[in-house]
Amino acid sequence: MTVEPLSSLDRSTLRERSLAALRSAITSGGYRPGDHLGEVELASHLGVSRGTVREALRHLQQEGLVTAGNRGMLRVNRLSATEVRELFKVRAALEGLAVTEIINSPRRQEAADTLRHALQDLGSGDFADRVEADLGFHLLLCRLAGNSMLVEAWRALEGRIRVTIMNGDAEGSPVMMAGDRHAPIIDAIESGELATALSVVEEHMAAAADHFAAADDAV
Amino acid sequence: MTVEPLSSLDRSTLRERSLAALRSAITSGGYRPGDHLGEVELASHLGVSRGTVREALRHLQQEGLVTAGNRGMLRVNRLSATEVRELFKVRAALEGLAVTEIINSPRRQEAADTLRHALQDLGSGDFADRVEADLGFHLLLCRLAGNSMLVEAWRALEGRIRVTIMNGDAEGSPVMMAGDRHAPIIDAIESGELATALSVVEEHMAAAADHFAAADDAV
DNA sequence: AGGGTGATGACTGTCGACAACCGTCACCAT
DNA sequence: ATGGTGACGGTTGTCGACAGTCATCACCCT
Repeated sequence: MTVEPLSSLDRSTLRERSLAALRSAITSGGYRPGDHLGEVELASHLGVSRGTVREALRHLQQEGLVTAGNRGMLRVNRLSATEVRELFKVRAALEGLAVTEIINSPRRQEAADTLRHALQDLGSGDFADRVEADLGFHLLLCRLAGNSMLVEAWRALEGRIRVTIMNGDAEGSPVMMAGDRHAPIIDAIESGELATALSVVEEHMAAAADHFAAADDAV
Repeated sequence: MTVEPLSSLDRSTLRERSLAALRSAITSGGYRPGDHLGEVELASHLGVSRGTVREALRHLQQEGLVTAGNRGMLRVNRLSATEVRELFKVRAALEGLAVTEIINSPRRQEAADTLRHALQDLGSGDFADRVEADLGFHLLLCRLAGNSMLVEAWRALEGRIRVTIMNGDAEGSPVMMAGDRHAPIIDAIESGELATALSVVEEHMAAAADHFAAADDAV
């Protein structure tokens, strides 16, 4: 009963709304890693047909939030400590490209301002809000690079990033996402020092990897 | 009539086989960019239900091979010249990470040997075979890095890479995929010179980007 | 008691049908 | 001739039902 019926009045399709509802339910911890996601149960909870939730589940599977268990049954995915470290290494590579592109762009200063503005959302709200702000910041970083394929690649990992962060402990994570951690990235972009910016991003990701990989092992 | 009925005797699900058939039909040029992919027509050609091809199409949409047109109708995607350049920049970042990981690994020599062995497939067969060998080489590069998330990220772009290459001219592309182009990557890995390896990969991708972006504009 | 075995239940895989939507086009009134 | 309008065809969105499959478990035979 952790997924709520669709009741919004928007004009998007039931499939899209079911997808969003399921994704939200999983990343917000409504379902724990390893939980079995039955099509019939979800369908009845969401108030839609099985085929509709089926498509949504397949989408989530491609996003990496859900993984196939025995006999095609789907379970909520959980990344191992190793995978978490791998994930953040890839993020470092992608976001390293992002800062490279931004620094080499003539709109560098404008981008830095936009990022600094986005930093303000990082300090307020509850845990989920901060996670949202953190992911929003990094996604914005990719967007400002002006490389649509980079955004696509980042989004392909977004689901996995989300579950990893949300599964982390809610006590230690805030410090992980504090503005202090992100400000150096902006500073480096602003000053145009590419090498510094790259190492800052690298370090940011390495620290996050250690943090979440440790939390992952504990469970 | 460019997609053929499923007649294989394997035990995979109809959805998986339809997915493979559609992907193959698109990447092999059976459908041209912009072509409308009607669910009913594909279903009848493949000999399966609409719901089944529907799931396959959604999968392909997430892969980027297919894009949504008006009223939810799906068309074969085509990347613009700009997107092609963006795509290869992301590849450079990802495969740059791959060579970094390989060089820092104790199994560096073994990886180099494996790669060199894979190079042999690059010089034979028809155009499609060579494309397959080329993509196989680069995927292998990512795999040898031992980073599963890197492989995931690369695969997320694989479809777009495929259509881009297959849409290129079959005359100029072989030289693009010649063994000479890839051997320097292996040499750099073998010698352990990280900086050299990175610049080689960067250059490899930049050359490919120019090549395919130009071909893209011509159409 | 132990091991094979058949019923059972809960899933997913797949299908065909209905409904809603939108573009198109012929047709009519002005 | 032109603008509006209504029917029509094609396409996707969504649904409910049937069939196949696998794990579980009680049960029977030895």
